[in-house]
Amino acid sequence: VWAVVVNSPTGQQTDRIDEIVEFWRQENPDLDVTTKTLSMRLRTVAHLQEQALRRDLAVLGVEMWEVEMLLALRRASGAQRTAGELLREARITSGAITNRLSRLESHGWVRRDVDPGDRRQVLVTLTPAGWARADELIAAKNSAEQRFYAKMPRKTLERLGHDLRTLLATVEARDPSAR
Amino acid sequence: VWAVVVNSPTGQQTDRIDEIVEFWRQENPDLDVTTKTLSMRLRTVAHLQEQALRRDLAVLGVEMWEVEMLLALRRASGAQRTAGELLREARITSGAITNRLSRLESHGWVRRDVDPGDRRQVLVTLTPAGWARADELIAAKNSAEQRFYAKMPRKTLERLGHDLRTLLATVEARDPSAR
DNA sequence: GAAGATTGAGTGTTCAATCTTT
DNA sequence: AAAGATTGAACACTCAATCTTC
Repeated sequence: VWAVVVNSPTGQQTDRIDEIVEFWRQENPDLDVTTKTLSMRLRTVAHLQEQALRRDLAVLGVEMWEVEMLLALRRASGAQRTAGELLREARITSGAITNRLSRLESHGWVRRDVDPGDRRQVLVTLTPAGWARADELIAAKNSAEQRFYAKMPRKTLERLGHDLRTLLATVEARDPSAR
Repeated sequence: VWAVVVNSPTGQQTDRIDEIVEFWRQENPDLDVTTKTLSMRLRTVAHLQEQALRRDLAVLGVEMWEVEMLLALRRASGAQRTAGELLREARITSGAITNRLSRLESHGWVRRDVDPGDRRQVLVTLTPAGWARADELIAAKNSAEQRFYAKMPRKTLERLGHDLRTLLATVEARDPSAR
């Protein structure tokens, strides 16, 4: 009974995820507890971050996909990129990028032009209104992120960022298509 | 020019995310680089993990939502939970849970019964076929997770899990609705 | 009235087929 | 033939309205 309360080596109390992993370990003693725990935690925390940002950005009447697109364009030189570049960075399909661009265009935030150099490609350009919208969104997103990570020790945030960078590099080295 | 190649305090090379954050820092010198970097890395790594698991599980003709549901039921005593419990654990809306259960039921993996104790509730029970399916899926998911984290130093995985647990606890303490 | 589940409308995604350009 | 973008069908989600039961 007591062991259930503090079985973490770090002295922290067990949480919901520890309990779930413990269930599967009892079913299968060979289970890699470290990997399973990390996998669940990563998914949960990412989900919570996504929800928190979405909630904070909702007051501006904006969806996450719109933020992703306008900021990707805002970073481009001349605020212009091809549709293909945008879909690869956002890791979505070509059908999805067509839909996103149509919606952004109908709001007047981007313009679509055929690339004169290669007429198969579409050049997407941020309009002045889209540029202003992007500046509004990056500011709101920055403060939403601040709120999400507030109260966390600085040191922990830095260590997390560092370890996730290592993980990212390792995964991308194994599977170049993940780039 | 040279500073772009190695500006990480850890001695690692800069990557795509470092470059993006550096762009925004130049636009706004007050930017909290630690937070922004972590936010982007967390989202990216979680996305890659999701894609990797989905790809590995696709050979069984299964979607992630199905794995999530069957494993949640498999853990329950008597392989039975109410629809409400399932939607809270999966963090989805009530409409979504109804649809998921209908699809699982049509495949013969779960059964739906009115709770005799409270006729507003629906009791969801894993069928024998659903139980077998769940056992197949947990095994496949475990090896997919192993593959995703292979090549990573054990020590780093443990530290990541520990730090993410701290983050999760902090977030949930601030916003109990995130539980 | 409140809680739990269902329904339907609206949104946004993937996938496969198609069209244009290279 | 291959590459880039578009189209439409299928899928799965959220949100708001509704129904039943407490």
